[in-house]
Amino acid sequence: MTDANKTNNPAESLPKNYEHQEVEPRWVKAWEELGVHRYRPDSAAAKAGKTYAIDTPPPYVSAAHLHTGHAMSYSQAEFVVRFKRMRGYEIYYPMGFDDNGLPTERYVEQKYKIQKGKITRKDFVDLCLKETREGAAVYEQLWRALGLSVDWRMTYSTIQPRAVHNSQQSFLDLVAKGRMERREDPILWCPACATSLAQADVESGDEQNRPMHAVRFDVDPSTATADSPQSGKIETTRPELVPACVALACHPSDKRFAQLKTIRFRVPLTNLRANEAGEAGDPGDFRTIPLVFDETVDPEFGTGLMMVCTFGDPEDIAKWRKHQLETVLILDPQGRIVTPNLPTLHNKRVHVQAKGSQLYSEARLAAVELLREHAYLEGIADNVSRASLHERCSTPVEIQVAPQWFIRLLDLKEPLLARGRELNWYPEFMRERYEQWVENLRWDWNISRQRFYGVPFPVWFCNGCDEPIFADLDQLPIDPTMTACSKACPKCGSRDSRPEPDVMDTWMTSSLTPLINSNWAMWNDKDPESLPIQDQPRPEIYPAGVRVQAHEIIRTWLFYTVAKGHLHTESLPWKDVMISGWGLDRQGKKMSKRAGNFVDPAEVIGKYGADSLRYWSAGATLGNDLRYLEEDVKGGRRLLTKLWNSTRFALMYLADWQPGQVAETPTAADLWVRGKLQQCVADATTGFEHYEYNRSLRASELFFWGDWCDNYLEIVKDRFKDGTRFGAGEVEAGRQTLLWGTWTLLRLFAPILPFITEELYNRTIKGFLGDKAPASLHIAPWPQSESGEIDVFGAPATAEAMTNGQTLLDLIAAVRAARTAGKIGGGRPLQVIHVRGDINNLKGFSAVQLDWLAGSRAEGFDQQQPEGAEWLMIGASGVELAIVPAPQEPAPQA
RNA sequence: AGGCGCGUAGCUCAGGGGUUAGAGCACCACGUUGACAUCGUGGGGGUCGGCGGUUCAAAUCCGCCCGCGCCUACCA
Repeated sequence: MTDANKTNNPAESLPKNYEHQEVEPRWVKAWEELGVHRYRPDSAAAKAGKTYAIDTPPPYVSAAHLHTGHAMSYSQAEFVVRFKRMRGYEIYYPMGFDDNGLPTERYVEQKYKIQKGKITRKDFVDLCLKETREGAAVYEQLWRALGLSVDWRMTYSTIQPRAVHNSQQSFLDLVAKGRMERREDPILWCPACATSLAQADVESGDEQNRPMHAVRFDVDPSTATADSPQSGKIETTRPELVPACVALACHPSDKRFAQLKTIRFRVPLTNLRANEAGEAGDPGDFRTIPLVFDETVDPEFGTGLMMVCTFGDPEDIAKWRKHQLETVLILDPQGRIVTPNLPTLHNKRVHVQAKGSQLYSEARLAAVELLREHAYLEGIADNVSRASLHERCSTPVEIQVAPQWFIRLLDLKEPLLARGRELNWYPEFMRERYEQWVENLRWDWNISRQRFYGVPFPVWFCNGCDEPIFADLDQLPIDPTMTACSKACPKCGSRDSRPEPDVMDTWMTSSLTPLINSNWAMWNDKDPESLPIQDQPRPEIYPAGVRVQAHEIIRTWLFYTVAKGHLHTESLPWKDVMISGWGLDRQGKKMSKRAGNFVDPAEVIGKYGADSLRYWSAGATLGNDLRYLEEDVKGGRRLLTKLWNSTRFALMYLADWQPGQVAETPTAADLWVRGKLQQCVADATTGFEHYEYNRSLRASELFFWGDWCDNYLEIVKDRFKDGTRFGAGEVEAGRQTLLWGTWTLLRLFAPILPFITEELYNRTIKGFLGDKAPASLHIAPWPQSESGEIDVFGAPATAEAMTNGQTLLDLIAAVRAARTAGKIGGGRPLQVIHVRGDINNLKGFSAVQLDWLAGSRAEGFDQQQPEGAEWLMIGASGVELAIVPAPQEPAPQA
């Protein structure tokens, strides 16, 4: 407390101003020391089966992109955690960091401007680890400053040995269950990252002009019939793939082609020979391809003929499979065209943009040039469509053929949809996104990545027969590139083997977070003996109580986690899922580092306090995005100030007082505000119970500002003045109302505003609670139990008390309006209030009289109707009033 | 193209069959009051995107349309 804050006010234990810069860091430290956020598996609550585990996203460690949107979603999750803790649950709230796989690699590549292949695996991994540690530290600092009530003894990171162990264990379990397959298949491939991908790693790009090229395919004369055309025309956006063409396709009922079942087409350019400088070879050198009939071809599109190549898109794969076409691969892993016979096309990259703004690859330019030169090109037309992009680097996705590990999922759509229906979604409508994703699955989950920073597969391959040789469980975690295989090939007995060089998809680990939590997060690295390591999921922690995450990763994190839960444990991984939205900028665009429209949460916390930032976060409705507006954060600070001042006010009249020395006789105002508060508690509780923190906060705010501060405090003031017309029992009732009302309000706001409420609790209420006072507000009991009882102010208010209260508010509002009309300030006492009309229309008038006069600063009222009085209606009662101010004290004259 | 969400005061958003549709910010006027000027009191401001339907009653439910956002699919 500074001298400037000292005051002669009776409430001297509270400084005049609230200083979040001083208070918040102090409580961060104190909570740690008090162990308020610690998980205690042996607590009474835990033993009673009331454990609440929460699974929040392990953020990527590329911490430089932290913005208020991140702070928002983690705050929203934590509101519920604090509520549940006060509700008496044993909270299991660990924090993880995702420092694994491609996202980290991309981050490191960009930061250090390096590429795969130009740095040793070890150096690269070391850089990743370094960034990982630094990133985690930045996150932890922010999360602590934000007041997240994480048990910081329980952290995991996805590259730590135990997470690697877990991922490899997951792999082996799926091998044992027959879910894991090794297949050489066409797969989604990112040529920039030079790795295969899963369907979930692909997103669709913006609409762009991707010109349509008309290309002529000549009919091979030896297959032509008398009435067949001499050529067919196809249209394609991928002319560079013409040399990889393996068939033309048409609809089976298309009359134009129905008679041409035996016809073959010459693939353009395939007769050219490099050693003759691109000159044409013998016509017999053309590669020829069949015409196939396929229902998926739209006869109305273009010429009704469609080119099938290996491979341009998933449609090609489908037709290639169905019609058992040959395979012609002309794309290498880096996305370069491999066509030695076409030197001007050979080695050209498919996805290097030509100069200028349009996406137009150098390979495409070269191919168009060749087709034009050899007169196959019959036109180019504008065409708008979207490309499928790798979501980590925005490079258009290609298709490669390579052996990969797949988790077979396509046959599980039904059970996975059933899991989605079993899960409680908050909000409910988000379930639809999950359903759609599962219904639209087209690929099994490819978990192989041709990268080097990730979880290794616990697998070697026999050099004799290529059979995979799996590590044993007790060898995990293991890196086969570092440890030689100790076993002979189970198929051929050979002892000669090579390691699997690929690493796992990062989601292979992230999808296990509920299992990591239940198994290994308790394992304290610094003191492995401190808590038991358990092999099996603990039922109180798995399935967890809730998963909290944003909507855009329903198809990835949520889907994969549900799938893993289904496969490993035949259960859901959690009971509930709460979906949060995005933090948007003022214009409504998603905040991101790339867009440069982000606000640094640390700055906001420094300026306005974590509570104010949390207040803003609580403004979102469930599942909806929220714009970041500094005005709203200021609104939070405004609430803090009001809370501080109103509590200070209450304390003023509670100093040196112990409740219960005098029997209380509550006035109409007491009864009314107590009833209002009970209703507010019920509303705030219902909100939190449905994860609707926003409803809860608004209910509390509405009561606090509108009923408590604006009305009750104004009415009760008078009781503590010298010469008050209220008796000792009424004064006692006022004090009781102030005490228990403040106590309740602090608890209602505690989950959203943990710092200021904790500070106020400790400086005020705690002293009144005696020996049983909780050490922290955040382990104090929530004012309404799960069975519905509200533990404040006894029995619910009567209907009469609430009706009387409304009359009281109407009367006071009318006086206030009269003051404004007469330009009479609220501080100036009134000599008398005249009332005219049938006073019986004011229900409970006699009961509220004293509170009314007290709240109006009036000496009394009468029913005279003097000339010239200005009458104002009281509510809708038909009764009117007029005010007469006390004489002005003459202003001191100079 | 399909699905989901949204469209309410100048701005940002609640509300989601039942009095006269709300809040915060902004705006106007008044007022410095023994908690609070980081404030209080009072006030102005809305055809609830459009059209049609159901109903005693529609911002709310249904249908169609328009605009925006997102998710998914896609014209080869």
